Amino acid sequence: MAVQKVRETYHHGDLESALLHAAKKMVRVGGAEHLSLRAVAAEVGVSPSAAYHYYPDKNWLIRGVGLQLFEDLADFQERALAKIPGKGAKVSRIRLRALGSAYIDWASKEPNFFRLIYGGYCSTDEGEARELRDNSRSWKMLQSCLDDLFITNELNLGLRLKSEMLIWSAVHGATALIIEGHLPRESFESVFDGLERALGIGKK
Amino acid sequence: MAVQKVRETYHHGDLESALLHAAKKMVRVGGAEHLSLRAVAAEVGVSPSAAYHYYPDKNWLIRGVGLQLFEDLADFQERALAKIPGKGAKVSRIRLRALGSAYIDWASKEPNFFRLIYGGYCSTDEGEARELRDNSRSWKMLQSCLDDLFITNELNLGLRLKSEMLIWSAVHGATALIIEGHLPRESFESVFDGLERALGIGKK
DNA sequence: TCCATATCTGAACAATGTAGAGATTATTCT
DNA sequence: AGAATAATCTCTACATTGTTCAGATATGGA
Repeated sequence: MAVQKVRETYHHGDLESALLHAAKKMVRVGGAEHLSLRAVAAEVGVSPSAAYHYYPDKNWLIRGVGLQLFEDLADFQERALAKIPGKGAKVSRIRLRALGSAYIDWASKEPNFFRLIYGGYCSTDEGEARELRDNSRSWKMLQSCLDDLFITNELNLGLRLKSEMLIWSAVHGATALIIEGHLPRESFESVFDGLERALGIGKK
Repeated sequence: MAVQKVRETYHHGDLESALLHAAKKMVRVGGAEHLSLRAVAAEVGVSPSAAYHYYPDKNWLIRGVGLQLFEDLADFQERALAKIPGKGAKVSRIRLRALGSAYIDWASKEPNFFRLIYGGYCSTDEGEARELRDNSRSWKMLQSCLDDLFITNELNLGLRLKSEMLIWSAVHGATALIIEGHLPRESFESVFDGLERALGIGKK
């Protein structure tokens, strides 16, 4: 497949992150299921065995990519939020939708990334996924956005508690179904409209 | 891995469906990503090459399993609906929730099946997934259930149009997130409660 | 019965993940 | 500085995988 790259120094110097970077690039193009450890090593210009000094497994390498992708998604959402001016009461609804739009935009741009982090490749451990979510900036941004809506009385307490999971489920589900072609891309807006109605924060 | 099964007749007789059945069993246990064509052939008691008379590819075999799984899911939902007595006006809401519960119950019982049909393994073609959905009995059951709610005036026209996609997205998203461990199983009921509120069909 | 066709086997090939022994370089200690 | 030690990487090897193709074997129709 990939041609072995030549290297002047015997020691690579930053092999661990180079492998991660190359693996990420190849996942983006071909999907995690077609990732080849040997191809990654060749891309970096290193023998296949060298990878085993940093990743005990091919799966650990994939997991490493996945962890980085969670951060990428959060970065993307943060940048989307940053573009929204103002911080008043009515802005929270806009910010909420921006979070959702960023979610599906990120996933649509790189479907293989989305499939990797949410397709059961990462974190086969039981509580690890939960922990991953609780500590994720994406999750915290959603919570903080809903807190704002609650504080400004746009969201009542009963709904506030359930809202996180409903929003995340609907946004995630729509994204997954759209990416796999079961729903048209335009349907995302309909789904989000319905969501706002559920929370009673739709345009009056 | 699997030991080659002995066979008395040279011709298997029903190799195509035997391969499909064996592949399905192995996907259930180990997931589609670890399915081995050779192991499937050995399980059936046939040489690896024999499979290529019925499936041009390993992926076609997986696709075949996927198509059958869509039917299995629909069967499971149908059986869930059949258990609900009566057909009056207020039953539609119960039937709707039964459809959703059956969805996640089926997926929770066999996560690898769910990952197969919704993880991008089947139908890489563009419009094929859409067509698959439109013709699926699961989708028709959902539509018919919502039509009933609309006819009995429990669901207004504006919401009726968007409801399918919102419900499917939320149910599918919650299921996917629960299966991968990002949400606890109990959260499904919260999600569905929020959904009913969105559609205005919650318990008054 | 004999031939055409469908069905399956066997051997082979390239690619993969992974293990282990050894080579090469970097680092630390005296 | 020089030597011992540790870190890093290569080479070779092996079992397993998907896939191909020439040939063996059975089935059904003339």
